[in-house]
Amino acid sequence: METQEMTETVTDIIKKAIKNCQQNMAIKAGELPDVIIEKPKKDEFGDFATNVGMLLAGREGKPPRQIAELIAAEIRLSENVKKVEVAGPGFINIFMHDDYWLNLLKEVHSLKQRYGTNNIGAGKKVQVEFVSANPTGPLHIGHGRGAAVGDSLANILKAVGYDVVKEYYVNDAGRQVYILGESVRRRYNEEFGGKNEPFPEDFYKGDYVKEIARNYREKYGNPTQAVSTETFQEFACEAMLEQIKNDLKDFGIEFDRWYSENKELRDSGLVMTAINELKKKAVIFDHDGALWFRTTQFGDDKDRVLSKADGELTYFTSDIAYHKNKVESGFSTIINIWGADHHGYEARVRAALKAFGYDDSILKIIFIQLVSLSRNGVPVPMGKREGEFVTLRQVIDEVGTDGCRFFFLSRKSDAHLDFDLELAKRQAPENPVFYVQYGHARICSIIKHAREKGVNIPKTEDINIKLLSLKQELDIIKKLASFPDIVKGSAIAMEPHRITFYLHELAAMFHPYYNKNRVVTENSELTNARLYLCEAVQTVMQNGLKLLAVSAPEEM
RNA sequence: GCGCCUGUAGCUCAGUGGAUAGAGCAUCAGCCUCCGGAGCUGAGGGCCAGAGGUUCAAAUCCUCUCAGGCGCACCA
Repeated sequence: METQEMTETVTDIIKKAIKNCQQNMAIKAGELPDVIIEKPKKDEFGDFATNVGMLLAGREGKPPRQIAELIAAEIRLSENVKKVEVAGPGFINIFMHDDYWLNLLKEVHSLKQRYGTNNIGAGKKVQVEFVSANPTGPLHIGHGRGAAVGDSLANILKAVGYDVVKEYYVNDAGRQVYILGESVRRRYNEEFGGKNEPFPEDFYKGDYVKEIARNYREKYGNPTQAVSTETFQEFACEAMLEQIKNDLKDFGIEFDRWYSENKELRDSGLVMTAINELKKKAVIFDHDGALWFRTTQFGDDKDRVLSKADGELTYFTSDIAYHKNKVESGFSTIINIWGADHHGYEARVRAALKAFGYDDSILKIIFIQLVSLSRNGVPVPMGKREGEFVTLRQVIDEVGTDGCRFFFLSRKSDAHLDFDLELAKRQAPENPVFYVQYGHARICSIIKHAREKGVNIPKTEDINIKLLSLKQELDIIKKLASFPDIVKGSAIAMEPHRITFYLHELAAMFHPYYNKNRVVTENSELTNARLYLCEAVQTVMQNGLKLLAVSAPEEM
């Protein structure tokens, strides 16, 4: 059982009307145009509007309004339709009966947690890979945004019927982790060995490096022999990964799989297999002592090195094997969530997939633009070179998980995000997180109040639903009815922020309604009907917040 | 220089080719005997960066220009 999106219902009505017109010979037979339904901004333009009249005008050789009239006449005969008007240049404006809307309210109650879900995914496997920060330092605020988007997108895709795997790719091989190990080794020797080796510019300078050195000392005491870089590397990598996992856990995120570059790609031989396969395809050549992949043959703007002159493999080489492996794992779609600073990487990864003969449209890449922090409108400086970047941990500790996640999801991914720390933690209506959560808490409070007055939460069959006759009430019901479409659209466009905006809008309808109308009154029939509405709003708020993985508190 | 992203109200941003471009904040003016005032009501505020084009219809699609951000490694 799943929700029927209301636009689907209306689309069917319109299609049927056009077909009837064709049978009457009122309009010519032929392909139906793509029926586009929109929700007009103004009430006077109806609950739904369609432009098919204008689309058909061209091939009919008649004025759009005339075509629209013919179709409108058919729509008028449909069930649930109260009124149909032709307006403007040729829009057909459709008004639904109040009963139609009131019945949709029952659906919220009968489906509860499942309201808003559907099965367009049909159980197809999708992988969402996100965060994937190198285990060479703590997660920073930018990773947090990627984490929030990835996790929420996974929730949304699950809600529309996909089988979703959340994956974190761990770059635990190569030069970066070597430098981490070497950085720790030198700090260790500085502090405990009395040896001061030079500390190069590109080494990791953050305090966390010294902390890892100290932790090593605490765990293993003072070894008699000098500790190797490799040992420190392994220790540091593990420690960082532990910390990253912890940060993410406190941010409410659990991955299904942690995929190690070192163990699962390199040691297992998958990387060599991939290189050999490319060799067979004759897209590889030697130049200046290095091994190159002719990615330009597949749309990249320059060729790329796979194996450096010193014999080391590049990061890209692992990535080729990694993405090959993803495609071969049977996913219908693979989604990568990358920082916007990696966009230059897209062409070469796509080139790799094409070289193996795969259709690269299976890969979707979402780029997350940078986050800038401010405090009461004043920018917080973030120099990440100096190792003084703002960590995700700091922001979670200050603002809280809910505030962080809601803010990260309040913009589309490819727009810069201005994150105001003071605003995000303010317990006031200008903070959208609180505005929405408060709406939910308020409903809980009303229901509690009703119970205390001895009112039981009514069942569907006991409700005189027609008592919900205020315009505000009908508008709220219409808003609730649009939720399944919002979820669907958000999944298709892979845009979690649509849910965020929806929830804010819903709260912005409920608060004024509450303010103007009493729910619990002496009129028990009306009380029941309004409680029924409140509960539906509560359900949709819970479902929506759950998609964002933001809590729906009962009291605040 | 080349590529990607972004230019919408004072600020932060929504806006799947449609009708008079929206919201929050900020500003100004109002609202508490009553379910949570952590809320509500109202007002002002715009040449959708600019110029061409496609279309019956463009903030939205195409081209160019300007401004900002980010990339352009035998780094990750």
